[in-house]
Amino acid sequence: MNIGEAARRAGLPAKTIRYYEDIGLVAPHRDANGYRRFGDREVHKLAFLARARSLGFSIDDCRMLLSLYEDRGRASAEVRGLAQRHAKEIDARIARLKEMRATLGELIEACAGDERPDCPILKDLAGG
Amino acid sequence: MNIGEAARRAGLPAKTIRYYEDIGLVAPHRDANGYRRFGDREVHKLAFLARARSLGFSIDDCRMLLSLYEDRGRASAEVRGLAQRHAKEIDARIARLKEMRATLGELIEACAGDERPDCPILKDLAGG
DNA sequence: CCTTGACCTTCCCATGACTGGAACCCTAGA
DNA sequence: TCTAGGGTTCCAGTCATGGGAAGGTCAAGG
Repeated sequence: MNIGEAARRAGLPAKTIRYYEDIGLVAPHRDANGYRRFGDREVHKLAFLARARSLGFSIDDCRMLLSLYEDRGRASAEVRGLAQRHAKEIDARIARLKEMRATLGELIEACAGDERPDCPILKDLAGG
Repeated sequence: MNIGEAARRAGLPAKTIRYYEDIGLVAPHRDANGYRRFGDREVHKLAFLARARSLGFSIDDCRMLLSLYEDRGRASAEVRGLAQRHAKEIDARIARLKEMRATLGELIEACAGDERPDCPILKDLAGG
């Protein structure tokens, strides 16, 4: 199948698939006319990537995951370790965002939000 | 004062300050030797930006916030609206990350993480 | 006077993971 | 034959910096 169909099946934009080929994540064959030709194997790989990306794994993580996936003898501990490191990062990002959110919430609460110019939000930004 | 001192006081890298000048957020004067000269006003503005950025506001939001800050007659409702939109975005990002984290948590839990190759994480990525 | 070291300047390139667009080629159907 | 809807490559842009080269400036010390 061509890239459009592969994109539909894998749930990825065609542009993204071309990019993945550029950086060596997939290597579809080419037809005589130069079109990329995708088989089920490639589409499966692309769907794998789409899923991993949707879980927030970086492209580098995805590369690792793919190679682990294709290594029939790997230890599940390696995969689990990778996932755990990633989970930790996500926890950190959530924590950071929650901090921001809490501060923002307080400021929003403190601000009347009417036509008057007095604004605790700007006061805070300006250094209290 | 020169850019280094301004950077120290505002809590921003000098590079970032130069960038902020490039995109028109600040406009320090120049000494005869070409060095940027910052007064307390500029440093105050930079600290304002640093604080707003640390709360996750985009550069465009910061531009808006600065202009609201410098408009003595603005309605606090405008600032509050901006902050609320931003808070909503953060909420969305947190929600998205929490979803990822939950799925990751389940997968990590399900994976033995030993020397055997059987791995629920890879199974999930491969489409269940 | 010279050197050293810490500043400062501009300029260009790189990041991550795409996305948009231009300019062009290929193919099937009316 | 024309058109529509694929496909191709290549270049540039996103966001908010960070890194580093090549060079100018300045104060202190020998």
